Amino acid sequence: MAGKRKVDNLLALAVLATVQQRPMHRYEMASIMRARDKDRDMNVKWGSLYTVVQNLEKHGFLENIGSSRQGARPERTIYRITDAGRRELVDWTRELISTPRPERPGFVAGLSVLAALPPHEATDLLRTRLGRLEETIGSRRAVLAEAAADVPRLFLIEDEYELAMLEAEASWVGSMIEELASGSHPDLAAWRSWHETGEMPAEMNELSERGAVPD
Amino acid sequence: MAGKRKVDNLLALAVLATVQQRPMHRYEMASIMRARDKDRDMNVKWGSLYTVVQNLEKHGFLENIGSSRQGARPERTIYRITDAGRRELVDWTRELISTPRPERPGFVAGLSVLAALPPHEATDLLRTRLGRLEETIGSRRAVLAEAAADVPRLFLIEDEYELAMLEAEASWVGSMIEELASGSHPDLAAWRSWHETGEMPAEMNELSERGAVPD
DNA sequence: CCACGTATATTCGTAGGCGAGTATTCGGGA
DNA sequence: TCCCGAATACTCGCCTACGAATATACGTGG
Repeated sequence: MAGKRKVDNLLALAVLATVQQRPMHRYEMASIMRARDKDRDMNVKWGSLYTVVQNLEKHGFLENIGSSRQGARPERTIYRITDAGRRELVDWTRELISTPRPERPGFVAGLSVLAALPPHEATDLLRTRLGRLEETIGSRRAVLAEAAADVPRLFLIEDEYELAMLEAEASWVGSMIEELASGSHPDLAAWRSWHETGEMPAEMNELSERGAVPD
Repeated sequence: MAGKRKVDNLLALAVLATVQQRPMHRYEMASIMRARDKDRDMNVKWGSLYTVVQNLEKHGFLENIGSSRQGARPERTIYRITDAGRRELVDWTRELISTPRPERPGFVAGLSVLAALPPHEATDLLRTRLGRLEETIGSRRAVLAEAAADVPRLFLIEDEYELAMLEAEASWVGSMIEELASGSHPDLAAWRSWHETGEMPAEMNELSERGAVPD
């Protein structure tokens, strides 16, 4: 599951960072995170938020400091961060920043089985991806520029990073399309004939036996 | 959760791709995936593999075609991919390739709370990260070069992509370190004084109230 | 002034992920 | 020859994630 943290869910990191400012109740944490779109598209997962806060409390990173009631609304339980919680926040952040963890995005998984599709279709799909990436890059750039007007760059650093990565991906996808479209990719012929004839060419075939368990 | 696929776990994609070659039992799937390190460092998650195969069967993507016994070893249940399974494989691959899904790696989460650390420490941690990235890039490049000797590039495409992304990240991290070390980052002063005095500077403070729930 | 959509706040059930345990066989060194 | 550790093959069960349901209050257009 990526790690051995007592509460291992990045939502917990966001919660710690949020509640660090001042004690608050769970619904408010969610609103604040939403306002800063710490959640981005991911509409806050209510179930997870409540479980995560509960676990943070169980492990002593948050403490319940009573509850208040607003009219006849449901009671609001107020949580405060503890010293242990502050330490966890800092320590976790240190780890995330200092240590690249190999994460395998869906695209990598897709690429690893790309040969399941015929080459012309693969090329088309990559073109579609490129289009979408460019669209995203455009709108993210616009949002970032707008935010930069009243938010210090320090708080937009994740967006700068994500934008840089999107651009790098677009560039890689672009060059891959180019290789496939121009025919300069070395395995194109074998790949195409495999899909046309249904026969796995010899040079690819031997590979498919790797790791097989002897009978 | 990323999606509404019946079996939503990328391990299932790897399983489909593997068992597509020929019917096999679960342990063999694992060995093959390991040999191709579809799993990379992540030592195959046994629990998940068995659950995933079970779910694939439940949804008709795999079918049990009996079992064989080897000596007195536990019985091996053999699975075969179905037509629906083949369709799922292709369809899923199409989606993964054509549609960028916003995934938020741990590093992004870390960056989003970077201000929790004092600037000099942040800089140090980024340097550590850069060192590790470079190390990884070196060894990945070596592994890739070696593999290229007997594996067609088509089957190394995910590695090429990952390498490109690692390089892009290293480059971004490098330039961020440069901004922080040279003092050219605009928020450095406010950031530093905040950590030294414990006082949130005015220009940052107002932001911390965004999304607050009125009392 | 009433009806209805939206905001406030939280609980609960369930499916899935995965670590850890189990049982057997085989190879090889002392 | 005998023991030990690695490989083979799988099961079990806890814990987590999160969708969906619940219940009340508020604001506003008709």
